[in-house]
Amino acid sequence: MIMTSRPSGETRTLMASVYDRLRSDIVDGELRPGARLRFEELKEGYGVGLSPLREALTRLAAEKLVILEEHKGFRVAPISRSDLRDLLMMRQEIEGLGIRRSIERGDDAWEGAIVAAIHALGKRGSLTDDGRIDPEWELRHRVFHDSLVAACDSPRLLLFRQQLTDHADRYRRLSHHYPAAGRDHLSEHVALSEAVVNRQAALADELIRAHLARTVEILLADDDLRESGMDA
Amino acid sequence: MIMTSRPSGETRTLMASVYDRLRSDIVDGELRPGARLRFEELKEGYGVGLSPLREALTRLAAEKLVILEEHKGFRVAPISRSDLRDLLMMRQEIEGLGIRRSIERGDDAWEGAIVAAIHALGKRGSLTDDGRIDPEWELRHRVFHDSLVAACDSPRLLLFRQQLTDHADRYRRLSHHYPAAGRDHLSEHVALSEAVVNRQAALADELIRAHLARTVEILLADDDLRESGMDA
DNA sequence: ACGCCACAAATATTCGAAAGTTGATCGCGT
DNA sequence: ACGCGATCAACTTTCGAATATTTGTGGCGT
Repeated sequence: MIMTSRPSGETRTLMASVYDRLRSDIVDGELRPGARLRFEELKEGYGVGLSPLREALTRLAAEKLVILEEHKGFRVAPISRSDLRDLLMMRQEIEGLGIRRSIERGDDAWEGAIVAAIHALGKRGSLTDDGRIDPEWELRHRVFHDSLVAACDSPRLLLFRQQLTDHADRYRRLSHHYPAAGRDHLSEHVALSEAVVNRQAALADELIRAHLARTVEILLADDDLRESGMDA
Repeated sequence: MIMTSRPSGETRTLMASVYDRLRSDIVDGELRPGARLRFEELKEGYGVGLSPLREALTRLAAEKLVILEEHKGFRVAPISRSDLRDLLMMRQEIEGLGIRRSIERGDDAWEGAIVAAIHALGKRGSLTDDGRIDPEWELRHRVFHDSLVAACDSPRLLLFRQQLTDHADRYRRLSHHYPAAGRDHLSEHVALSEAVVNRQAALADELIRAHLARTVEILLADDDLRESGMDA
């Protein structure tokens, strides 16, 4: 007998699965920034009732991926240059902190996972033949960055980091520079992994900050994102 | 005509008000850590239907003040020594960052608000005659700490900070050392305010970290919080 | 033409009932 | 006595209808 996802007889709640789908659709840019989220349409589109939809949206509102205006409903969170700059700043702080703490605490297995992750990342180009981002590369990219902070031993830091990453991914995917923003600067990643594995905390901190800043610089260049609903 | 709270004809949603009440009851320790939150009791206690309750709890779950186990319902988030240490670490980082950024950006009005806040704080003792914490002192204490980071110019930082403060307040109020934890170390606050107003970033950072650590040390001393459901 | 009120349509919010899941208890077989 | 499965009670989750609020529209007076 095939157990698709969950090991035991556990069943997923409708709210959890519609939450995942909504989050993906927002982060992938399927649902545009600022778009109204009407319940009639959502019921239609996701095939569920009001209750799970409202709960999922409430949760997304707490993460600021959607905003709730009382009695006026939910809308996809707008984007703006100032928000992107704020996001970058917090990412630099949180990622930097996570890496520094991991360097302090990480054991051999942690180092090994980083080495494995950078190796896997190097084996795969970021773009497919038709110039789109390769999903497998994206997965490996995420696994690599996760591995850097995996030993930080702070549930709160990882939670905040996850939320910031969701927001950053959304900005990246909304950009028409997306392939360039997901650029295959393998050398950056290699340098970062080496600094971390060699426990050079100050260097690693500097490298991750620059790495995060580079992408945002591309996104902020000229009037990119303007047509995606960028505010200020 | 008297407009109690909202300026225009806006009405509050039931979900928003029950969210506020639940949050207060959890942070104040009225609802004990680990306690199950059954809908029948909540409906009874708060006088609302299922929908607003579920939404409010979903929102609180996103902030980790309650936890949701699928098909088993909501429970008040448990507390633990390791969680408290994690909370302290993140508070030190976020508060420190907020203060350093405010020192960089703050203008004269920001400085003035700090001076006013520390003055008001010094005018009032923290304890009432019967040895309980004075609510007015608590308000001034919060206003003072808010004033320190008010110029940081980062919505995300302030949001994270707010969530961390909620958690910290809960630990403090659950302790039977609560009056001591809310101790009236006016000198600490004065030194902090002076460092900030004098734009001594490194010193202010050091002082806020020590200030936050001191309370947690009191809470972690001996087996305080044990009877409030402390785990590890 | 413009503002303003009243009304109507669209939409969000809330309730109460129906459906589904868990976990506890009881009885059976070994 | 012990495990194992069936049955039941307690509870959560979900739906569809009812209620309340906002928003758009048309008519009236100035």
